[in-house]
Amino acid sequence: MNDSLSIDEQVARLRRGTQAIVPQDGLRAKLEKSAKTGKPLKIKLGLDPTAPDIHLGFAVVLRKLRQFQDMGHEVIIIIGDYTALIGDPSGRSATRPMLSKDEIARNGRTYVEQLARILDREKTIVRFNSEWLGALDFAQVVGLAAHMTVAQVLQREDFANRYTQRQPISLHELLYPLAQAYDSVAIHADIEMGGQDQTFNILAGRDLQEKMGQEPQVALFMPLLVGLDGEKKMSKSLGNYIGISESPLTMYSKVMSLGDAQMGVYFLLATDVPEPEFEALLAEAASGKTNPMTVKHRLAHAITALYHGDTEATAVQEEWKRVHSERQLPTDIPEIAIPPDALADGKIWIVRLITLANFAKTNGEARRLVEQGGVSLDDEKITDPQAQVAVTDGAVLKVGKKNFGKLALTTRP
RNA sequence: GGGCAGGUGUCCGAGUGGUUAAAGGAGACGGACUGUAAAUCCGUUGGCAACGCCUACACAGGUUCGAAUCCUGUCCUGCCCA
Repeated sequence: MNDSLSIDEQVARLRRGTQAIVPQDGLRAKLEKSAKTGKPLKIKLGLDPTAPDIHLGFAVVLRKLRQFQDMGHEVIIIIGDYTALIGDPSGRSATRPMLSKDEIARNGRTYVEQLARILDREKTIVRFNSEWLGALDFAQVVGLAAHMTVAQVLQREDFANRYTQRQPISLHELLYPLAQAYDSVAIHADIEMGGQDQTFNILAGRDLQEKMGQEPQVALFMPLLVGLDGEKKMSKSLGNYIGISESPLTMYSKVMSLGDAQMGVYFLLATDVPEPEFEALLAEAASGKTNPMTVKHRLAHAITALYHGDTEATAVQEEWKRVHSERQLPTDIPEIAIPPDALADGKIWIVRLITLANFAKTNGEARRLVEQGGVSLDDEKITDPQAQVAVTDGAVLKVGKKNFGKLALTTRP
């Protein structure tokens, strides 16, 4: 399909960062077949429309899909609206709550919007699996289920764990891998992408395709990107993620908050920086020749630039340095509107001010912040939770290290 | 259907009638430190204009001066038997 790259070059590029390809030489075989027949490959990615916020961990897979598209192949995104009725048990130690139809539809739309930030819209086909799964009658479901044994399904690590730990597993959850496998059959997938947590489901697709007389898909697994905590996988529910639609500064700051040890994987999986280049940087950092922070800045810049452009990335880099390295006030401080009726004699109770600014949810929390010395107004530390502070327009309230707010008196309610 | 074991704060997990807003841990947050972090140390971690009051241990009742702890019923989960 692609004239500019040889098969070898294509394979090399596609292999970057992959964790496993099953079977090992399958990718090359599929690429060769496509080159010979002139037919683009169908690359499948199944999505569970539960978390509409795409984060960097998920982007690892999407960026790989983009590479396929750039080589002329066709990406088929399957929104698992039907399988979402089950809730993917992957990596779960508990049954997932079922989603309503409305939620699924809404999440599905958000997904498509966000996917466009990474994928080539022209070469992306989006389908909902209710299309074929919803058309099956019970006898057909039973027929499909006959292709898989309980023992096979229970091999799955998460099921096995739950089973041995006497956690509940609902019967319908066992059908999830089967449903996902059938998706591959329905669209005649050549390659299915997924994270490591999808191993079982994707391999089940190979088996089922073969049993139903199709050429089995090649499974291409990307590693799960570790989250900001440096331990668990990046996920929305754990709150350790960087969303691809987050503001440039947030994105940049989050990357900077990574542990040094994580820089390597992030370079590999979340950027296009060539491997020899970032490896050299990391080696310099490790030897003490370069400050690791400098390398991290490079990383943060590369990631931010990917989603917000080069100029924007450079701008937030400078902003970040000003605030964190030089401890200066940020240039853009959100305003805190102070309604006139909150004031008495031009003063306001400090605790009220903090909750008004939304820096604390409850008075108790705000009190604590004050008592612990985390609060200052115009550089003057406030430690008395009873304090009534004078409000001047434009004064800067600082709570903790990260929260800044500029007071703004509102004249009209 | 029967028997047994359970359901505690954001999470894990002690507590089986009386200083129990509930040990301990994790997480989170604040401070110190620093290269932004991490690690470490110190502190905080239900609500309330707050040395007091209110609300909390699946849910609903009950016993008691007093219950997360005892009783009854309901819901939920696991294991075993059928």
